[in-house]
Amino acid sequence: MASLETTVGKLRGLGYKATPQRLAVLEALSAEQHQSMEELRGRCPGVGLVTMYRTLDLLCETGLVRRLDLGAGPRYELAEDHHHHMICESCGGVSEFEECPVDTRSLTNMGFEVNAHSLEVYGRCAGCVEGGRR
Amino acid sequence: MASLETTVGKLRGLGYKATPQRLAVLEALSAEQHQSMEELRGRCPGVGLVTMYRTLDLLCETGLVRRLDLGAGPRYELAEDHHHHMICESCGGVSEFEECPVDTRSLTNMGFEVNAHSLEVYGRCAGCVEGGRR
DNA sequence: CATTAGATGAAAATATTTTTCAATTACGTA
DNA sequence: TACGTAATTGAAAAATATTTTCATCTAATG
Repeated sequence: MASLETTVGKLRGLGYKATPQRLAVLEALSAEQHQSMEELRGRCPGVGLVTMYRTLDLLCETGLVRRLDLGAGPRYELAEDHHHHMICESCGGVSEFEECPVDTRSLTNMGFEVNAHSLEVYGRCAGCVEGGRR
Repeated sequence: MASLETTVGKLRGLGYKATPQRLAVLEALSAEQHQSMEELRGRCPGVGLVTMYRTLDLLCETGLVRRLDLGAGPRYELAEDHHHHMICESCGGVSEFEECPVDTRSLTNMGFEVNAHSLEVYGRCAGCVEGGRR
């Protein structure tokens, strides 16, 4: 996992200022995966709501953060470590997996320049399958 | 592409009524991929806003419809035909591709029961690459 | 350390989504 | 076909979520 300094460096490189608020948001993001605005706010007590929105927008636009739809409003996470999500439709649990089962070569062959991708898999987690939960 | 009757049949099978409003929403969904609430509303003049929300929620819960986050608020599309999205970060265009570059066997091996998945690829479309647009 | 473009925060304005509840309707059963 | 009933709908109101505005502040440069 790249350090936050690296991420901040990228921001600076793009001409944005490294304000305490932005650092706080990045810090908050690094605490846990796919957090909601509310959760992030809880970790950034000193940052105004408007700034939260603006900062997350900025981070998403610059590609440093991903905005996800896992079913209950937007969630955010650092883009730096590549992983995907398994969403259990029985218990609602979300877990990550590292191994990337996506091969984008066919898209590259079509002339599309691939920068990133986002994959969500829906189904039933091992626990729910074993427990027979529907 | 499966007919709407098939989709309606599934709804009925789950114990839900096939109301004119639900049919209208399904009809609207079948007109185009990844539409916003606003677009769908435009295609369902007779359906109340609340019913739109409720119907789309229901369709998503039952897996007949997918809710997507392509960057500017929720979008909806019929789940019946499997495809993925390429989002161009230069021109903002969204296009679909059919060929599925995802192999979920590794997840199955982990005990996860895979029902569906959603993949979005970000980058630059062929047009923007050729045109040198950033 | 002065300058200044960029960033922030509070309040207000909008937009979006959910709740409530009375009225209506799809559909199985008689 | 008519009936009964639980499911569904719509309108209004309430609750949430997001964006805009604008005066003030500050990070970064020289």
